[in-house]
Amino acid sequence: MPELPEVETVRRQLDERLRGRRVEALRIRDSRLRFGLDETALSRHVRGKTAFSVRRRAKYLLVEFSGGGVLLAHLGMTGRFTLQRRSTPLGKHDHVVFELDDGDDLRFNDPRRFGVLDAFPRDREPSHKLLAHLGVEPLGPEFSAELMRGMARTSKRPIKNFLMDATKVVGVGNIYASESLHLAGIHPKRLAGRLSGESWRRLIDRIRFVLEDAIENGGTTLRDFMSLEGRAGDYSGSLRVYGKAGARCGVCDAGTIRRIVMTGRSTFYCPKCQR
DNA sequence: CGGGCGGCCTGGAGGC
DNA sequence: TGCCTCCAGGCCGCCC
Repeated sequence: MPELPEVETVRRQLDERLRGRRVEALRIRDSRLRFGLDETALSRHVRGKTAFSVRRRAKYLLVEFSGGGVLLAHLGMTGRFTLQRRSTPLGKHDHVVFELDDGDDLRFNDPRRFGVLDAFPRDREPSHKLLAHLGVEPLGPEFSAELMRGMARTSKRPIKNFLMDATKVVGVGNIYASESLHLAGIHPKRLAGRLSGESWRRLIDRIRFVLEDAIENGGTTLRDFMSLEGRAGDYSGSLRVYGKAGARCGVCDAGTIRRIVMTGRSTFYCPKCQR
């Protein structure tokens, strides 16, 4: 379940490995991804082109190619990129294969096909359907207590739902929402519109801390996430509340972590120190 | 129009 | 061991 740290982990590896690599051939074995797959666009913007950088926006990876094209990729729930020798047998869920000029394959593998691949000219990026509505980057300079408090002012939603709304702030998914609220001492059901400036400052600080800490540790693997080299993320062992129902709270050392369901998502918090 | 939620998917886990 | 059900959750799109 890739959130921002997992996607950023993959971005860094892809950027290093793809820079200067030409895609000699493109093999689309299954185009039934979340929104289908525009084979024409992929061929036009990727095949025969050389990658020169990999960026990230929210949980989207954006590979820039010579010729002005951009490849957009979203890992969905179970998507992963792998790099292997061309002779390695294709896996059941290796849906798209990018044959690189160094003899390796970059493969997009996604058992559940919640992932997305698309390609378009760079000048269309700002208006792309999946990118246009996105909110601020949590690790960027615009992510401030003033901005968030302003956006939340009229909201009657619980803070956890607000945090997971990508039109407000991107990249914070189910795991890191619970983790950052826990460190900030804020109950997930507190109404977003009721948070003080001080609470927002604290929460924003904890969100940044948790995301950066997770990136440094290669992300979190609960089940599916794998880096480019097929390594699981090390941050799983650092989770403080997610999946820890019944455990002693590591912050107050008094409460017992509780699991509740909010809008269909498992939510973990300490009833003692999160108010 | 903000926001809740259905649906897309498959594999793994747990129950019997 | 085998089948059946449930659950995981990002996020668009529908609908209230």
